[in-house]
Amino acid sequence: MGRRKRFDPQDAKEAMKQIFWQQGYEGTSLQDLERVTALPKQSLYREFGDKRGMYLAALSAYEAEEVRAASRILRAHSDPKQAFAALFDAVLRPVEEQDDRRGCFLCNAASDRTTIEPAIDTWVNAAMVRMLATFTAALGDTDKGDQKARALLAGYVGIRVLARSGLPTPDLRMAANRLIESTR
Amino acid sequence: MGRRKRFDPQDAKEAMKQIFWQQGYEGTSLQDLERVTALPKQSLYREFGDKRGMYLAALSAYEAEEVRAASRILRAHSDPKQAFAALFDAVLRPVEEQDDRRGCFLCNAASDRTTIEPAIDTWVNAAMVRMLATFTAALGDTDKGDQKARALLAGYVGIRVLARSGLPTPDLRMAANRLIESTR
DNA sequence: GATAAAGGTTACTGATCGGTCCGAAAAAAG
DNA sequence: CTTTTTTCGGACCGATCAGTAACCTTTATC
Repeated sequence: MGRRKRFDPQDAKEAMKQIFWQQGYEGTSLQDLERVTALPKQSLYREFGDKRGMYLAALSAYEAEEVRAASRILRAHSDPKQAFAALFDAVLRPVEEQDDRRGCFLCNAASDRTTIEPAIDTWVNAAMVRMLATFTAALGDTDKGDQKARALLAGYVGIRVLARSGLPTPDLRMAANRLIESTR
Repeated sequence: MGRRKRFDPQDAKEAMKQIFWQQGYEGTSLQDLERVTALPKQSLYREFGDKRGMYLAALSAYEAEEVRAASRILRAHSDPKQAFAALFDAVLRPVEEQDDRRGCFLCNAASDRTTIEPAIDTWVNAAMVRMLATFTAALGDTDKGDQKARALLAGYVGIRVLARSGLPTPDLRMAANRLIESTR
């Protein structure tokens, strides 16, 4: 048996998530990834295969952490209006309080995907479908739940993109409030 | 006075718009731009300054054409519900009929912007604000028009991003229908 | 026809890109 | 202690990147 790894692949995934989220796939180089993970690219290549593998690892870390946290918020409320109010609040507070304009990594990836490869496109689409299922579940027996879930997902994605584009936070709040009202 | 241009800068802008819309800023190289415009990069540099100037030219062509066409659709109906129904229909038909999954170039640019430069960020944000004003005007005197305009903009942006990510068209239609209902 | 100005063509630049190769180092087994 | 296996570190690869320079060609004016 040979030499032990000196790094934790989870730590590498987390660091890669942060920079791919901020700068996108094409906007992030191997040099950037070396710097943020503090690892030589040879180690990254051995662990993740190629740059696309690194990107997919970053996306799956995002789903495991941020998306899962959002799901927990939705499930913590049985009333749909309160559930979505809590979700939008959790999403908007970092923008309002820390001017965190990164948006949603998944939403960014949805726009950022054409020239990468089909496996990534498929993955991102599947992740959006899972998010839709989460929104549908949160609406429960609500009248017209299927339509509302889709409109809420679109609104949610839109708010995240508009946050990233720099729209003022009062506008984002107004949009969120209206979407919350529409859960009825 | 010297030699006349052998090309129309508007044609160049249009060709650059198409490829930046499809592949994004970082995903498009000078070689790509030469190919689609059929011009040597020296001519592009002389006309547009640098790659960012080419990108801004492409974005402004998009606003002048696609965004302006959307505005005309909204203004062609005095009833807000009909106006937005027509807008969403115009946006969803190419997805349904030709599987056109490019989404909205402005929305893509909103996600694609962090590492380019502040002037582009500012421009994209201002374009979103102009779009918001168009949506607000289309709602006219509607009760809670300000909130509705913002929710409609978020929903619109979200639908465009979800279209690009590959969500099935029935889901997109359901979201649009729900957003149209919410204009009341 | 000469001149000045502008555009087109081609070559060139230094840097960076994603990815590979190879020897050195470290760890475990025998 | 030696051998085998695995990881680390640095060098290297061909290609591409955004951008510049210089020269040639074309055009209009005088």
